[in-house]
Amino acid sequence: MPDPKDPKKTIEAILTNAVRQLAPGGAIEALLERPRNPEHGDYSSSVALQVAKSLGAKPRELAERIVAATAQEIRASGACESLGVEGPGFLNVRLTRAVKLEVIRRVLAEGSDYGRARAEKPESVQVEFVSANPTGPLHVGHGRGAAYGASLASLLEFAGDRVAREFYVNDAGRQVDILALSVWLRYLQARGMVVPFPEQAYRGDYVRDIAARLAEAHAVRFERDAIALPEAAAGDDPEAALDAQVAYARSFLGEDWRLLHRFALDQMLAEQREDLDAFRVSFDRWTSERSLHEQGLVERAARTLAERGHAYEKDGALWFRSTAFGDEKDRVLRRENGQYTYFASDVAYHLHKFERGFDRAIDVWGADHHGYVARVKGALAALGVDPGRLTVALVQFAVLYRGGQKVAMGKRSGEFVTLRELREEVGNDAARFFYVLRKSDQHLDFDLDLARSESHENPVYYVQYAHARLCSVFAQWGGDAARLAQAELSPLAGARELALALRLGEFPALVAEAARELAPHSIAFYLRALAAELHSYYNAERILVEDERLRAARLALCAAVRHTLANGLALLGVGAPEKM
RNA sequence: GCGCCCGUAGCUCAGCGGAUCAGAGUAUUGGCCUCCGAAGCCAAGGGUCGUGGGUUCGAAUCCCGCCGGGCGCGCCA
Repeated sequence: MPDPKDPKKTIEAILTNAVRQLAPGGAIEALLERPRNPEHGDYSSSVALQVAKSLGAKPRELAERIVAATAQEIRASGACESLGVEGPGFLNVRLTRAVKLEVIRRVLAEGSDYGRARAEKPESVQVEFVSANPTGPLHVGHGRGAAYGASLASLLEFAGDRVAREFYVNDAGRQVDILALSVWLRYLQARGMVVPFPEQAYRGDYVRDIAARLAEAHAVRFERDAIALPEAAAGDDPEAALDAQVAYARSFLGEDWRLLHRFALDQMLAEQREDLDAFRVSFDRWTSERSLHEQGLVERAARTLAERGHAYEKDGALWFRSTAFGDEKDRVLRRENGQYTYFASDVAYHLHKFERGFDRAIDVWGADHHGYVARVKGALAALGVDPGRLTVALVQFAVLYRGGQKVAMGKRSGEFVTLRELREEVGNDAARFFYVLRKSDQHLDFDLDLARSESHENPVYYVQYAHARLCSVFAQWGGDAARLAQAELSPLAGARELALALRLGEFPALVAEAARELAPHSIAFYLRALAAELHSYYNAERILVEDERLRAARLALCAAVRHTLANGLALLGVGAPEKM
């Protein structure tokens, strides 16, 4: 059913209907698009050109027939001033002024809900994002996943879905052990003991910070005499040596190891959560990998795969036959030593997602994890869950530039730019906007100097400035904005005013499309276009004119623009300031 | 070597198989503040859409090859 409030959809429906009668069997839709050249109407459709071939008809003649077939219905809809055939067979639509302006009233009525879809049967969607290892501060790569995931979740919610935001905590593996070891060693060093610090351990300053807090909270509890940490000899595998050191610490500290481990993990998670809160990124749930093990979900998932005949034992390990589901090779679920792999808990986690009742799940992963998509989807299929219900959105890396130079990033070296540093350097608004200004599957060059600059070079200000400008006009006017909803709109006749109104009307459909495509970047592009038309209008015309009717009409238009800018910015987690 | 992503203006990037699809921002150049915010506006120059084929009436867009870049190919997480 076309939305009666949306003239574009109404006309699309009428045209589509006509095309289907003229060309039965074709599943073609008559879509309207905005021509760049305004002489070609408010909307244009190339449907006649697309369908002409299959009918063996000439595009122009077919277009004429479509116009003739729909003339009565189009007239009855009252939306069109004209519908004509131009060029090689384009259907060019010109809307009536009243229809274009009607959207202003709608925006004023709906306010902060303008653009929000009211789905009749909302889907429940889980969006899992960030899910960084709790072994270090969030860096700028996580920042992109955070900004993208948060905007995506907001967008889906706005588009009518029920959305659950989730962070998966990888707290079960070796990496957290290494963190705990690192913290302990720094703690001992801070207390004046001479202990070697392994090259492969976590070397960042944050480890010293956690060690200091450990000392504050537990004083000398973790001090020991006669520590004989096994040192790596030359030629040894450094990773194996690290494991030996973890094993030593674990047995040497006994019960205190668990306390230390817990402490380091909690500190790290708290820090990540603080960073995310400050970045206006929040989660409904933090799911612990460890808890999946403790609830027996990992063991159960592996067993279920085996029972369904999709897993087998080989070389003492349990393998998932993922090659039967399109993967390149089979994958180990349970190692020779009896430990489950990360992949096994991932299978359990994804199965659990759907058992919890979500219709769909969206995973936001770093692009370096693309190799995991096939095996996780394969496991879902093997477990009887339609893998189409899982969408993996891969987010490419962000590369930072400062002074035209690439900023080096290293993992355990501690040489990375943290999300916190980025926020402090460029601010939340610029960071959030920059991150979603690119398609997520596109590499992102993040120019720190540009994001930090408080000048016109910085794209975030362009949109915010439009909002602040309008706020300033309303402050000077000083009238009752609520009464603008009743304003007579007919004085609005300028080309820029009608273009703005048309642009406003696109917002709901844009939200729907951006949600369907998982593409918050198109919201950012829309906002830029809307802001551009507003700035152009503002420079060409005065809003607060003497003529009361004209002034009220222009203020109504401006109020509608302001609402739409604010709604779009909110989706991106960017502030809509009243002053700058 | 195999798999995935990418190659569009000097730079950063949008772009549904349609001619009305060669675009935006930025940078460069020239204009616009006795008037609601110049973080703004108006205008100009700037591209063989990596490359070679194919499909099509029509390709930046779809298919194949090649060149160039990124990422991944563990009983790590």
